[in-house]
Amino acid sequence: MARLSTTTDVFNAIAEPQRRAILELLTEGELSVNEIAASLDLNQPQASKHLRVLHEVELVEVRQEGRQRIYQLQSESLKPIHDWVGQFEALWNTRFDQLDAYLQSLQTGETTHEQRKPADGTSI
Amino acid sequence: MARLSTTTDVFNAIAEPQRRAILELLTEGELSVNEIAASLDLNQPQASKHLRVLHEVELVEVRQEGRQRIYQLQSESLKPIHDWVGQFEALWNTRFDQLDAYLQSLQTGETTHEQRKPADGTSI
DNA sequence: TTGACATATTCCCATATAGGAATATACAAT
DNA sequence: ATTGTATATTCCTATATGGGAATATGTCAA
Repeated sequence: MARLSTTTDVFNAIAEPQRRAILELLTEGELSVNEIAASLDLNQPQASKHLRVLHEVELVEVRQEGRQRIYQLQSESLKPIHDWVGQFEALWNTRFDQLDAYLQSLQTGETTHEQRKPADGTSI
Repeated sequence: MARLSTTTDVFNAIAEPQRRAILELLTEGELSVNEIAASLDLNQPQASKHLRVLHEVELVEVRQEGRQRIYQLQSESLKPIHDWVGQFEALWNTRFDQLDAYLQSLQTGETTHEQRKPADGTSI
């Protein structure tokens, strides 16, 4: 069984770094294929192929302007990524709070032997 | 040229939905392989293989407890995803603000012909 | 020690791809 | 109509994989 197609969903589309770079570039504004290629030091077919993927998952929109095709970021399509990773955000804060409290107790000299550093699992 | 390995980075590791599901499950607490497999209706080797990938990119930690291997989420490793997608967040707010203003002007009847709905690029 | 339990790993397979090279297609200028 | 510009697409290739099936490896209990 093959990996899911790059056009399955946004997660698969952005796994490839060149495509992430294209999206970052497009935050500054819409661009033509050759402009994207030049900016990222890609060959034209490379750029075109990546843009096709991005377009299929609706991460970019494209319109024809004469001979040029102008690509535009569709940033809302990245929200599923943000939403998905958001569920882990609370965990980061929790850990940070615990560490913060621990560091403060160190400074105030209130540390007792019963208080320990946040526990780490043993890595194998 | 093949796609980047699933263990290249976190982006590639989470492209696979089963692996995302595993991470979500582990937000509730550490689990053994069989517990993960049962919870997600996976075969044991399936679970084990996915966990191996997650471990290699440091999204999970594992420790041996007798015959069991207990896997634990390492949520900080997801920060690069959060950080990466964060650069697009400002764009969402901007668009939302514009839409909000537009909707309000509709309600107050202040819309003039010079004011238009947020422009959409033409999709091909 | 042996058998049971837990899990990692190997072998196999069909599939999809990123880039290279080449080509096809579409639009613009002369 | 011809030539130039812009870009999509095709052909090719070596590679990696997710799941299935089977097996190897490690720990525990009787």
